[in-house]
Amino acid sequence: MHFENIIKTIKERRESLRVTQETLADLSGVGLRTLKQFEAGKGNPTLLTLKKLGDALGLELTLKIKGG
Amino acid sequence: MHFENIIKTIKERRESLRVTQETLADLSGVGLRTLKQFEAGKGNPTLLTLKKLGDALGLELTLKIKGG
DNA sequence: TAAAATAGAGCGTTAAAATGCACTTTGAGA
DNA sequence: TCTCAAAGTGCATTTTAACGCTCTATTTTA
Repeated sequence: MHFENIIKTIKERRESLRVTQETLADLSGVGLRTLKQFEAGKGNPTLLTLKKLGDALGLELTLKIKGG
Repeated sequence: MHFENIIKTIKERRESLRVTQETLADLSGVGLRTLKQFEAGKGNPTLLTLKKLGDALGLELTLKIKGG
């Protein structure tokens, strides 16, 4: 769906922390099915879902001027 | 819903470009209703919606390690 | 301050996100 | 190669995002 970079960041961060999808699902409060789908590149998560995952992984979502 | 910063960035960027919600809706392909709700702090947009708005406004969404 | 433009809200519909459960596939190690 | 853990998929349900239309509220400007 064109979120390759974001998906990649989440997945790589999770793996570098040696956390399974199941554990991350528990920690973040996101359903396991939802996380699986997301990492598999399916679907279009909501901002809330992304935020929950980011919070659990110590990642922050920012929006800034391109190039700036 | 806790996305204050993101909402604020979108809204301020739109205003600094002197673009109305209606114009941004047209340019981005996001429905006017959806944009209005989002800027009003209601709801929980999908990543795709956020990406469309960001693209139209020259903003990029990034996810990175907190503090890093 | 009256008119016009812009922003926000209510209501209803459609499409899809989020979820659980059960099953299959894949990968790493004994 | 067998086993077990982790990842990925199918199916069904519930919730809700996205949306248009209409109306109201607010802001801007002539």
